[in-house]
Amino acid sequence: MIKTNQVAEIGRLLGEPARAAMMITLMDGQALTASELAYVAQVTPQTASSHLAQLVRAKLLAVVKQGRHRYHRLASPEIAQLVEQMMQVAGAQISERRSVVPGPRDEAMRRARTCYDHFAGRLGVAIADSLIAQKLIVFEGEAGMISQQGRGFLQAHGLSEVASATQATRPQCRPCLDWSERRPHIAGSLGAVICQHFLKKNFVRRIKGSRALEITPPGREALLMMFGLREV
Amino acid sequence: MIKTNQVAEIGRLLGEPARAAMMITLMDGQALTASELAYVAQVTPQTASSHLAQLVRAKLLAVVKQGRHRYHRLASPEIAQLVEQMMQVAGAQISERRSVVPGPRDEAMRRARTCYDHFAGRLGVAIADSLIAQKLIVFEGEAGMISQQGRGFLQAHGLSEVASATQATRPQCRPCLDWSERRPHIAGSLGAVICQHFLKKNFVRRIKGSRALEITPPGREALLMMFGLREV
DNA sequence: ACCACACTTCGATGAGAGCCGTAGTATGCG
DNA sequence: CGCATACTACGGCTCTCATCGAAGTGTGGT
Repeated sequence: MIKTNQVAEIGRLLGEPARAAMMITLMDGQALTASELAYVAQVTPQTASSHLAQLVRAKLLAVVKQGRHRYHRLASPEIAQLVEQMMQVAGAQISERRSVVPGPRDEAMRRARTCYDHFAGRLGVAIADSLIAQKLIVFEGEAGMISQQGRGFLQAHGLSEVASATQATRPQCRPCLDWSERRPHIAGSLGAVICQHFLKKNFVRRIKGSRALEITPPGREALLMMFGLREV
Repeated sequence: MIKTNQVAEIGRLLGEPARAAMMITLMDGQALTASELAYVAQVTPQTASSHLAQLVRAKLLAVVKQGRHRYHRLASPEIAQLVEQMMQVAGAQISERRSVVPGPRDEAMRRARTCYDHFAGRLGVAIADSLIAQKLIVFEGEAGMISQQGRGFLQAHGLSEVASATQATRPQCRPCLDWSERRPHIAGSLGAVICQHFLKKNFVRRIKGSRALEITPPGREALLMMFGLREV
């Protein structure tokens, strides 16, 4: 099987601290420039450029050129899921040798963060639970589908585009195991649309230099209205 | 975040062709000796020993000593899922540059194989579909549960142990995206029990030197009886 | 007791790759 | 046009790590 070498190549690319740092930083779904990624990886721009070239060549990253900037982002949700899975495994290893003491920054991450293009943390899990409890989505085993009531709900909140737009290309929702909560939350096109909507409406705000999210006062109200969530 | 280095370490371990070959070989859930793994990785026993020590130290592999043999197996379903995800991504990369021409051996793999401790390939997907169509399992979003009818079904086929045994430790069934079919099949304790049962009853047989499975004549009958499957 | 086998440890070697300094290309700005 | 910025290309340095031979440990068989 030729597969072996391909797998090893993926592993090799993710097996370098600088590259791993870049990939993890990009897990929030944003596109960053080479300089920014050099900074987070703590290497010079030259070194970063070399790493990024490798990651792009292997199609782990996609790049768009804009003027004199080159914005890099994860190439696909599958890549994000792979990195998430690695964090999952890596987390399991360390939690065994020392009990985790979550700092204040970790606390923000645990409460709410982005996972590529959707919500994760307690926020993501709570929204997923609510969607299921309200029977707005139903799982037919392979992948979740939006129910009849779900369509009405989305339309009522100005999110109707999800029902038609990306229907064919991606499962509308798919469970994505949460790194901190160890429970699935909702990814797929539905998760992406909810996330985009909340960011656009300023219901949540990115915390600078982190994947963590801050929930704004209007955001709290929206969460209560839409999903009946009082505390996250 | 300390996570970065942990992730890179996992990547580094999987980023070596010999180690990747070992991990992929162990994806069928079997436990193999150091010599056997040295053979599949095409390295000397000394080199294999070094690799295996690293994988065990990182808890990617578990080892049991039996006489003068040391049997190695994947340490957890999470590890298997990680490797599966890597194969998924690796497969996507190659299928873009050249259209895959499945050989006869690949065909057997696509039809039926083990994925750690459960079935994958068309067989795995078909069983999953049948379980859902018969409403023997229901997804409550986070993880699948065996329904009332499901319990009856399992008991009728001498598989009652799953209902009680591993209930707490693992989700009873969880969707596991199939590498060849690109559709979820059923993992979790339910998937494991079905797989064990079919192997024990000789409904399926391992094809030597491969993860692929051969379905025996009594196996075909059982598939028809239990899941209404004529063709796989 | 002896030998065969499975596996590990140690040490030396060599290839590969990360790293950065220097230099070069492309874009934007005044 | 000149200058600053963002990024890339090249070359050499360094260091990690995979590899295997030789030797050692533990187990099983005769």
